[in-house]
Amino acid sequence: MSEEKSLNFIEEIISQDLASGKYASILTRFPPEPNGYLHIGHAKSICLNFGLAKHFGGKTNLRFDDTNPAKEEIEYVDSIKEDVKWLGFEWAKECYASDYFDQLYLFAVQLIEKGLAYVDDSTAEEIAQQKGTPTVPGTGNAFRNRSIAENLELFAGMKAGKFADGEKVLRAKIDLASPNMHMRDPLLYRIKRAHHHRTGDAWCIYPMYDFAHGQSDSIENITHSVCTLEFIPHRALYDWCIEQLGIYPSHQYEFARLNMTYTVMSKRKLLQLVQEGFVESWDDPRMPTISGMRRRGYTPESIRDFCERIGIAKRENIIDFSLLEFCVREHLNKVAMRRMVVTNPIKLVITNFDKGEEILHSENNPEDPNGGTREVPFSNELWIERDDFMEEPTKKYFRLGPGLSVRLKSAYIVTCESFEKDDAGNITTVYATYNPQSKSGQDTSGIHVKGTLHWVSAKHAVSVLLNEYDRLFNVEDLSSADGDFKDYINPSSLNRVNAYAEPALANDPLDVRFQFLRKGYFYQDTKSTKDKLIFNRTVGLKDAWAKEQKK
RNA sequence: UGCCUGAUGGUGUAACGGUAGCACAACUGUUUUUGGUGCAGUUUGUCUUGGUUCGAAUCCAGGUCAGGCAACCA
Repeated sequence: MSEEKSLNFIEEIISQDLASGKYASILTRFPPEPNGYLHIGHAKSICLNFGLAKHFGGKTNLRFDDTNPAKEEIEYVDSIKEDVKWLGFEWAKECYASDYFDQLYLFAVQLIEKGLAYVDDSTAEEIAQQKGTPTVPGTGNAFRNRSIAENLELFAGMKAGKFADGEKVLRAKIDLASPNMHMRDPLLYRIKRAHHHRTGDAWCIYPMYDFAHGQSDSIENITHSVCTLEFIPHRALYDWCIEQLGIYPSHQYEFARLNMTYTVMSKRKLLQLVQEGFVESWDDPRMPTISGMRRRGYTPESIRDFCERIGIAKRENIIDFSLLEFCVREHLNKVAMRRMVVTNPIKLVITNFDKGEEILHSENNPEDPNGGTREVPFSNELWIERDDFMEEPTKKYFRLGPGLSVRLKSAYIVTCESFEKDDAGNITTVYATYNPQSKSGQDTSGIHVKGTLHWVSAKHAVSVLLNEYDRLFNVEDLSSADGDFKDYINPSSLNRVNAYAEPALANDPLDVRFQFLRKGYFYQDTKSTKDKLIFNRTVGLKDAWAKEQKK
């Protein structure tokens, strides 16, 4: 086990920090704001933060960045915890920025006492205007020169609820001419009368991200605070706060967020998809949310494998959706139970089979020698796929056609004798004879056929509903597509089809992963019941024949 | 027209001055009671111009392109 896997740039930094003795052990954190559901982009961050700790023998905190009560809800807190656990990670401590509100308030007072923060009565518009632009320095205002005593009194007044929402803010006094806009006297506290999901109505002032995040890291003694690229300009302020307060020096490092082809990754856009009814819910199996992917049948293993394979770097990226599909196929191929399901049926009558019915056995998983077998009833009337019969077969067609023979999976070799059509010219029934010497596992017929078909005995068939999903959008790169992203929604991202399934399926436990032979991987939907079985297609099988036909 | 990031096959990601490798995708062939899986193989790449060096994807300088930064959001 000495695979020399190269380290990503963050692992590189950590291993140097550990080697130099800068830290004895590391502590990371995953810090979501509980204002929505987690998606595959968060999974990248989760796997990174928890993975870093695991790799270097450290720990990871789960911290909710709950400093904006207007957007946050307990429902999201619960879903985030569920998703992180489902992905297979355990956090050392469950923390909340709101747990530090008292401490953060004291930090702000300290800054005021050092003459490094002031209360500003300006409106949001005035402040924005006074900040200047990236190329024009900002200008100060009279409030910037308030005395320490006055600032102390006013800030206490803000906390005590003496002022209306938006009437005053606390600002850091740094540099209005800084080339970094975030250093132009950033806001530290705002007055906002909103009910907080944890602190209730105890506070009417709340710290801004920049005054909460770094200090929360510091309070928890986070060694490596990893976030995405857009926070790079915030780092100067992150460091400034820690330095002025003289507290534990956590450090921030940034990596590029995940983008994927054929989907969107922003909470805002995902929320729109839900609210405007393009999908059913946050856990709609078409959504790139963790809950949606779970419902669709993705496994935690496959998602972790995906996050491992995409790597960590600082350049913008867009990952092929096919990599995710590869990861889930690779895992499911090893663990999925094989079953036979027919979606677009035509009848296959075995004219010389007069035993009524016969119980056959079929392996649950050819990849797993210990996977066992299941019973599959065979009879003289079967359902097979319409696509598996061709009236006038082409040269490379290995399936059924007049005079052609195929193997019925785990059963017999049959030869097509004739067929029937309805008035519209559609094939309705195919007649065939079977070779009794060709029984699966004890074949003495000496016949060799190229094709093997899946099938379901008609009188034993169980009705099921299949949700066949396709990509949510029909352009690869949504970020470079003109106009509204909703214009590119794939109108046929969901195809519901009724199907006939072999009877074993009705008795399988709820959380079993399936491969419906020659169709794809399926997982029972959360809305599935004993009376109405519903399966979601996680991903299709690779289909060399479909490719061949396109040529 | 300021500051900050970044630029390696179609897509990702390595190579830390010394053979541009790996994965996905694509394409061949082979095996197969899933046109699945497995196995073998093929194709495709260092943004640009100079410089340093025996030697540059890597170091230096200029340019080009892409992304980010001016919410009482995180």
